[in-house]
Amino acid sequence: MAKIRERNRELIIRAASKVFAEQGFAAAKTVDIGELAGVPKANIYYYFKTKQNLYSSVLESVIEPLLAASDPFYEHDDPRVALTEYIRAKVKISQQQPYASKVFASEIMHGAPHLPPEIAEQMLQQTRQSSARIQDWIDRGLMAPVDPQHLLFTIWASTQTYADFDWQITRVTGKDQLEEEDYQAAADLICQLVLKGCEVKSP
Amino acid sequence: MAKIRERNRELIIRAASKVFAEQGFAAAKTVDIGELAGVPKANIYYYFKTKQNLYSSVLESVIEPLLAASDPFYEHDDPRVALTEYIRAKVKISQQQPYASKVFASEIMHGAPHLPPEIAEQMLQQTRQSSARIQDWIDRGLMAPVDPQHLLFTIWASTQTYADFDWQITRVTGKDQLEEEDYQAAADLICQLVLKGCEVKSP
DNA sequence: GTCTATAAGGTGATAGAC
DNA sequence: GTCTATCACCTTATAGAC
Repeated sequence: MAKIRERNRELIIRAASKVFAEQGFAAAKTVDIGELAGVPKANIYYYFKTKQNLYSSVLESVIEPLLAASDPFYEHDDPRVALTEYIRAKVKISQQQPYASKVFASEIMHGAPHLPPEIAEQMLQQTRQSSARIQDWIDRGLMAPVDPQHLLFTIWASTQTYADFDWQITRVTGKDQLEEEDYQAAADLICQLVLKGCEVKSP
Repeated sequence: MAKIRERNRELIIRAASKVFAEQGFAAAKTVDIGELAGVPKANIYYYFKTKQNLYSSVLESVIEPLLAASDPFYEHDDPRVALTEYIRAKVKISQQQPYASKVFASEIMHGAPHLPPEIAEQMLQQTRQSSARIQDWIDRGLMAPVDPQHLLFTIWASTQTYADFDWQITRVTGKDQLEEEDYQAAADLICQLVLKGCEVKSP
């Protein structure tokens, strides 16, 4: 039954996200993933054939939301609104998909050896379009002249850090885990730095 | 002879930094570290006893510069100068110690399982002091009221990203590797966002 | 101090019964 | 589709000659 197949794949991917995020690809043991998912190890190989395939599936599960986060750049002509929405979307991903975010970060940090080239290309294209959009706002005098690429790097880093380095952040804030208001405060500060820092105006 | 011992330890740690940074702890093979360092695998175990010990040594090699980067907070009373110097120091670490930076980032990302507790405590204390310093500037009307901790998170993230996610950054910028001017541009933009974004004034 | 050969242990992957 | 038993391989770590 196809239903069972889909459900089990989903269960395994969810468990794998957590284990890969916490241990890294090489240190992650398929037996642990199986235990967390509630299935014997052999079933993982039945569904995904190899550990690599499972890892790729986890990776792909975060790609779609990651790409969708850029939508605000094209939905809003007002840079103030677009940048605010973009930053909020990025923070939301860190909040809602912390494991997949970590897996993605780890993949990039090690040179993206398992990222399908077409996905890397797709993300690169999107970055070019986002940069061009920012440059357009600058040309129209709606923002101070900044390097669009470096601005994007800063936004990526400061929004993703709430997923990737949550250990550090929870230690400093003294909380067991981050709450809604923390993510809110994070997004607000990043928005403030970007909007004021780039002197963003409404058209 | 003690000289030989020191020299070999140094050679091995340097090689290990690179391999651990590129592969992660579990995926790194001691035989690869040995090859890169120009010594047979057995010598690594002779000098460091275990792979874990070697990893800890690499980790410790980056702690000192990391802690020293906060000095500007106490050397300058002017927040404009202090923050600028701090950001420059952080970017410089990404530039000059990219491998160690990655190893440290990876360690934090996985919950710092190998970071000695006293070092974690030391970094936490330093963060508290830096936060207090920022709060003091705010209280004296030299900066807009922002959450000092979140400001630090953003600075950490956006400066470290030039080491940790260099693959992504070189791809987007289209360069083989980042050059002096790129790090300069990065530091300048981050300074601009922080100084303007927080409305930092000189006393 | 250096290096080769080998031991010991663990993990990905599969065969085959149910 | 599920699961147990097992194989095959790889890597850490060490023993012992030089």
